Amino acid sequence: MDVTDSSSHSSESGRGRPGARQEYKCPIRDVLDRVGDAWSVLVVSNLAEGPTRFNELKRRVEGISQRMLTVTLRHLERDGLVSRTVLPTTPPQVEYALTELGHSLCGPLDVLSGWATANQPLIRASRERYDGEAGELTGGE
Amino acid sequence: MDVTDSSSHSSESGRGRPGARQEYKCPIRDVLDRVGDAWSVLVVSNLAEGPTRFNELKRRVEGISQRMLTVTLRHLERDGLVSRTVLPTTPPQVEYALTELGHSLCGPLDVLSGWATANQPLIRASRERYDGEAGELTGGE
DNA sequence: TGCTTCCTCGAAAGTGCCTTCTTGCGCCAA
DNA sequence: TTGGCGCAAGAAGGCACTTTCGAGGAAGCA
Repeated sequence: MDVTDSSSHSSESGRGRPGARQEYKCPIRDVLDRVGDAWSVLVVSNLAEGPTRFNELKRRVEGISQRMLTVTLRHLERDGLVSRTVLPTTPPQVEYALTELGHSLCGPLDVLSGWATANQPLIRASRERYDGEAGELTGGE
Repeated sequence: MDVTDSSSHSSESGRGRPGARQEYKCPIRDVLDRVGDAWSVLVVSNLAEGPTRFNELKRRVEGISQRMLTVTLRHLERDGLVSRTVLPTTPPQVEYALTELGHSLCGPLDVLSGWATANQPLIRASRERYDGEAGELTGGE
């Protein structure tokens, strides 16, 4: 893993979350900021199956609101992962699709997803164990 | 990508972030919640090189505070990715190491990191293009 | 006893994400 | 004109992350 994050956090004093730095950001941190939010991988996963119109996408991504879908798509579009095409239909519809870059991201996300699925039980067991020990004030494992 | 997130978001009414759901969570969303924060991948990356004591880790992860390092390590430990060992030294020191599970996560993270590094220029170019177009109110690409 | 090192954590302040609610634009039909 | 569809975005409220600050426990030593 190439992690070179010499300026993830600004030296500006003050409390609170530092704004996402656009320059000199560690690549993987950058990507995680993009796909680490609540909805992006779900949207990307759905689009991986083919171009989809807004409302169809909203139906497929269970639980997402119009607002969050709009915002999420805008963010993905900004990073070049998704393309937006206004269809000359009546009423006008908008179709979203993964770009070539977006499709290339599916590989790594599939790998991570595979790992996550395979190890979810272990992670959960660990949490339960940890929470149980924390309750007993044993301070660590 | 196996994305089955039927209850990422609770049906409890109200504004604000839903708490991370522990049960029935989509595996990859779960993992992204874990490693998607500001510091975790940096810490994991450093620990991948070998067990490290707290203060050494603090020096290596540039910019992290004691507080954030402590919190981050606790979270990683809870998920079973990191183990914590109190050394019988004077003064007492604590050593952190990746568990077997933690080490297994390095593979997928390396893949993602490779992708991120390879595509960072494209992503940035896209952002600049997008921001420029947004300024022109062209509404999409 | 006071001091040092190492590490942990509570409190307060600030930020950005996420949610709900609502409005509004374009287009068309009644 | 009103209403509907499709889509986008502003506003307000809440939450968790992140930061800074400071206190404190454990162990040992002078």
